[in-house]
Amino acid sequence: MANTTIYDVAGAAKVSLATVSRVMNNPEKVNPETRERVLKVIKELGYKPNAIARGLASRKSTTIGVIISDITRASVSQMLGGIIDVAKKYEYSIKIFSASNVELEDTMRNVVAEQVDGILFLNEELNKDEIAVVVKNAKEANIPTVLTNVNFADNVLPYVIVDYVEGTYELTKRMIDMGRKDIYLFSTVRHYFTNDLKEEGYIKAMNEAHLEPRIFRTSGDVSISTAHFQEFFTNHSIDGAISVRDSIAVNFMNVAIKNGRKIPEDISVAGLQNTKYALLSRPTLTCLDTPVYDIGAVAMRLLTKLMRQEEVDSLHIVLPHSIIKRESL
Amino acid sequence: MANTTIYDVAGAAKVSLATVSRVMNNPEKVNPETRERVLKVIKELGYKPNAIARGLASRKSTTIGVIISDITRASVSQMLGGIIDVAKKYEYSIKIFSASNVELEDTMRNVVAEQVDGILFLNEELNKDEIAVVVKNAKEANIPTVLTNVNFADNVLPYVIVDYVEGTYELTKRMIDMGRKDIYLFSTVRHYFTNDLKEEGYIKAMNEAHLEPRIFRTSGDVSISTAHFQEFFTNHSIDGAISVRDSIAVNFMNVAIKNGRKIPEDISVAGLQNTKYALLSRPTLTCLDTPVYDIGAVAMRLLTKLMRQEEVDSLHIVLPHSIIKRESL
DNA sequence: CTGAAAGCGCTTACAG
DNA sequence: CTGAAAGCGCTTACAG
Repeated sequence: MANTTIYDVAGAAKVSLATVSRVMNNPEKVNPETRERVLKVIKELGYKPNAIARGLASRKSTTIGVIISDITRASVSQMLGGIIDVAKKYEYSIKIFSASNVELEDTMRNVVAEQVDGILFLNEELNKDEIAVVVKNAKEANIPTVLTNVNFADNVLPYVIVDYVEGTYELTKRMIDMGRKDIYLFSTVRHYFTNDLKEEGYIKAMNEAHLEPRIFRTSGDVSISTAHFQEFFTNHSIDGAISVRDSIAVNFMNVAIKNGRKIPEDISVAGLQNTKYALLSRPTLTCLDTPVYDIGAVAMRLLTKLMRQEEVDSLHIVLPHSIIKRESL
Repeated sequence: MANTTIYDVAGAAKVSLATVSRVMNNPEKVNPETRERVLKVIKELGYKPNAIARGLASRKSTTIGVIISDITRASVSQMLGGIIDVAKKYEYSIKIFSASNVELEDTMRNVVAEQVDGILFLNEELNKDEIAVVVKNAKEANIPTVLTNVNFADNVLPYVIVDYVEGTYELTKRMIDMGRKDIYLFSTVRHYFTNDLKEEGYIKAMNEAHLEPRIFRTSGDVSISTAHFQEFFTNHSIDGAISVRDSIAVNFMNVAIKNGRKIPEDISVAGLQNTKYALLSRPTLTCLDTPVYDIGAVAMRLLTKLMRQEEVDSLHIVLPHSIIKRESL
């Protein structure tokens, strides 16, 4: 089934293809009567311009590239939810690129070759060198890029993020103010940008209170962290636990309770994400709330402005955080 | 910064652009020496062919469209994980299209206009009429389409799925064989294709055992289902519960335990997904395991074969399911 | 307001 | 094995 092209429309409406193109892109430039006639034919034929041809001719693909690491992580898919909704509103298509650290350069060149009009960079498993690769490629290709839930210290690229340092600091301080002394931070073995910031905020609060920061690294894999926590209880005293991931906090609570501890009486527990896990645990989990959907939505909105060269208030947006009080703290 | 084009490469390597193109697409057709020379220049200039132009000329975009409803649902993002991994391996790009039921026709035409080479259809909130829209558009545009975790009774489109009817039947039967009588199925108020199949399997098992099927519809929203379950316990007797979603099963257990019930002693509970929720509940949740990542991966693999017109063993693939025994049953 | 023509950056028969 | 040329389906100055 041959798709109808602009030529078919032009022929049926007895105008040139230039006029059909104008009807679609600059309708005010064409005589109302002609316009109506063309519009009618377009409708009859069910004509939709070939996005690829349009992209080549106009050098605009109205497509953005989203660079992620692991889409199955809840925070990533939440952010994508916000991105998708806003992109739809502004009629941009979305291409997904997954990039591991080793092939970052390759992926970036690939994204450029795919002619996206803008880039949303979500991958947060980066070190300094890898960050440099992203910046270099984005600048060279001259493609507007917004870092989403990531930021680079030198502020060379626009970003949308939450103040994880301050949020974690506040939550840790709250626990300290309740009289907790042996407060642990559960973090991940693998390094993530946001987790590093959370660690920073935790350490700051602990240092201020002259308490020793204790970071315990485990895995997001439940059976691994269960084993870690099981062993943990044989030789650590603890009265407070904050976890970079809610699911790890929930798993900790389960192990603690099976070891006879009472939560929150014996141990205060809190998460730093506010996912659905926090609502489905027993007791429910007090959390730092980080508006992940909003981060995606706001980043996409900022990107549309950048792509259209509209004025923007700020290239560096920090969304507000809050603490959601539940049963565990 | 002007991107390097095929002309730049041709000029620098002192060959025609046709030869450069051949080096990239049919290297065996060009003299090894010329080939090396061109390859060297390509590398030096960091040349990557413009994917849009290539798409227009070859009428192949090496892009597939994935049509989803809500990306934030765990099963959807898991499937996308499988799709992304396989697509990467076969060098296809992925465009995401979200479609609500009302705008399905619009979305389908949009997908066609974007010139994708293949379609993966994941949206499972469909009724008969909407299904017809998908089939019609896919056929008309002549774009290979694989239904992913959905299938249509008349088998007009290829699909990859799990036998939800049989899986749920087996799980229900297991509960019945343990002597449970008042077994409820917790399903959703909104209708999903797979949930309807699960209901069917449950009803079949109950009918066979001459027990009355009882379907209780609630929401995925925790506060709503908590209220539902709270009220539920004032006037229902129950000794078994199976839930189309793990998270709903977990929430039910929490409410039940707070109401003084013991699980699994008083009430056997099981989920029909096997998500991470099942590992993080107390007690852990026995589940029907549905290999969602694999569904995505296998569907994408099937689609590559269809797009390349390779031979396929079967257009209708049913992946195996199993029951994962844990503490709740 | 409208049309003829060039051009976007590639691929692909067709000659040679 | 290689090049000249047409063409993919559009957009966009440029004339008129």
